[in-house]
Amino acid sequence: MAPTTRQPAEQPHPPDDRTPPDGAVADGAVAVRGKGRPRSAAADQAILDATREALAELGWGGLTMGDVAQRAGVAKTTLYRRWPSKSELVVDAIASLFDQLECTDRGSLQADIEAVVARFAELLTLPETQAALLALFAEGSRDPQLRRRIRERIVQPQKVLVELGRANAQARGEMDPDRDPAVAAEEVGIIFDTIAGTVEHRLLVSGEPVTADWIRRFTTLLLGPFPGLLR
Amino acid sequence: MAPTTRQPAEQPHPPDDRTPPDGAVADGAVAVRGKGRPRSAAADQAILDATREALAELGWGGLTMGDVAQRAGVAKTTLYRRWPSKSELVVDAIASLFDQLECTDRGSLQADIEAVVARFAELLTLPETQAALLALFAEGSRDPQLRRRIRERIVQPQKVLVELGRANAQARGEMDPDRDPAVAAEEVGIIFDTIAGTVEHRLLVSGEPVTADWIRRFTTLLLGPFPGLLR
DNA sequence: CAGATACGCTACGACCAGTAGCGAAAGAGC
DNA sequence: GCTCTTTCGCTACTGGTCGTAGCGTATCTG
Repeated sequence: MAPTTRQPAEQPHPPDDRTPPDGAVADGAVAVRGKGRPRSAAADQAILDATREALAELGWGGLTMGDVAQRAGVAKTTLYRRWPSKSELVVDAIASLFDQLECTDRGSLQADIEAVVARFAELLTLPETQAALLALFAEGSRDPQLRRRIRERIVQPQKVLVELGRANAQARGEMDPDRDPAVAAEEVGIIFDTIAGTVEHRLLVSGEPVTADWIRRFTTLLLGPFPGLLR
Repeated sequence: MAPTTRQPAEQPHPPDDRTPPDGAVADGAVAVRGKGRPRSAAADQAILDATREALAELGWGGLTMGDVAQRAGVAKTTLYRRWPSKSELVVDAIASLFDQLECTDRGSLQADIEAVVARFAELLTLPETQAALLALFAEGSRDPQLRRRIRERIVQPQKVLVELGRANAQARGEMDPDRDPAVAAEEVGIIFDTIAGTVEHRLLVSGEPVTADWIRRFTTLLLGPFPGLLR
């Protein structure tokens, strides 16, 4: 806090507050209107791709900024003009993968959850996510700014999926329609942590595979009494 | 693999294959019978304590071997004579905390689970575990030896707790006694990943607290139909 | 006492994150 | 076309870390 009073006044595209990785020209997004030479959007893409590639090959610990720059055909200083640190670069590189997640309405809550779990597990078996995800979470535990970025770009989009699934189920009449919204929101939180945490733990900590059969049993556990478990 | 054929023949206490951190003299453990000057058990303890302390203060990224050595009043080289790397040292430092977990029989499966979840959550709010656990899991994803050590010293003891809880419940007649042991083992695996993963995710990723109320709701979700969730 | 081993110390090699300063390139606005 | 602004690539550098080597000394066993 208490920013030193310096107001550099010479940061056209602020070094940390990143411009969106492009693709925004036709989006109606405000596109910042810089005056000088614009940043190369191609470089952005090349850097993110190179990051994922290096991550998959070398893991979090093996990835170096110099290596990424070389793979992307770009100077190392260019990386630091766009991302404030290695961690934040990796967040962005990984986040795009999680954008592919979606919650399609398959007619029942159980089917919806099974589909999203399967897709999520698939993402977590990619070598790049496997190498990066836990390292990012760990890094974020000591860096509030990084934590915020992780939440925004990786965690929140997943949570929205659970919320969406819940809304679909409610629309289908699978759930009590008179539920107190506050309570419902809390439940979404519990279920989100349960789904994401369990799949991550099984794949990344226990190191056991997530098969269709496992998904079915886990989802059943989530939605009702585990057959034969009690009584 | 394919170890270079060198057979140093001068490793009395092998540098990686650690001697148990002591406390074993009266345990009937075989106590290795070295011939020269024995390792200082006090140093072992001092190092592990210093590691936890540094972890709590500086986090995983901030912890350095030099600093730990200084806190422990020991030369840095001594650390490396006992642990092959920073990661493995931290595993041992953290593992001792998880030894405190236990599954006391409180008369019902729900009560047992609630107790163990509460205790687990308590451990995960310690700054030292908070700083180390995810970092270790991340590190382990690229290092099989470390992964093995983590499983042995941290994950497996937790899993045993779930198994124990299940046995207690079965003894109390809360569960089907004729259950196929193979299926039962798989179920223990699912439930273990669910409990550990969910609590970790909530505390370390979502960053939300684990209250008594949350524990009750989560356990209820685990054991039966979430009240009012479906239908 | 002799042999074996652990210990502390100092120094070192290799590597990496992140920064500094420059000249050159590439757009924007006129 | 010209100027102004900003980015880009390059090279070099700082500061810090892991992990190792070599030595003399301390401590234990037989």
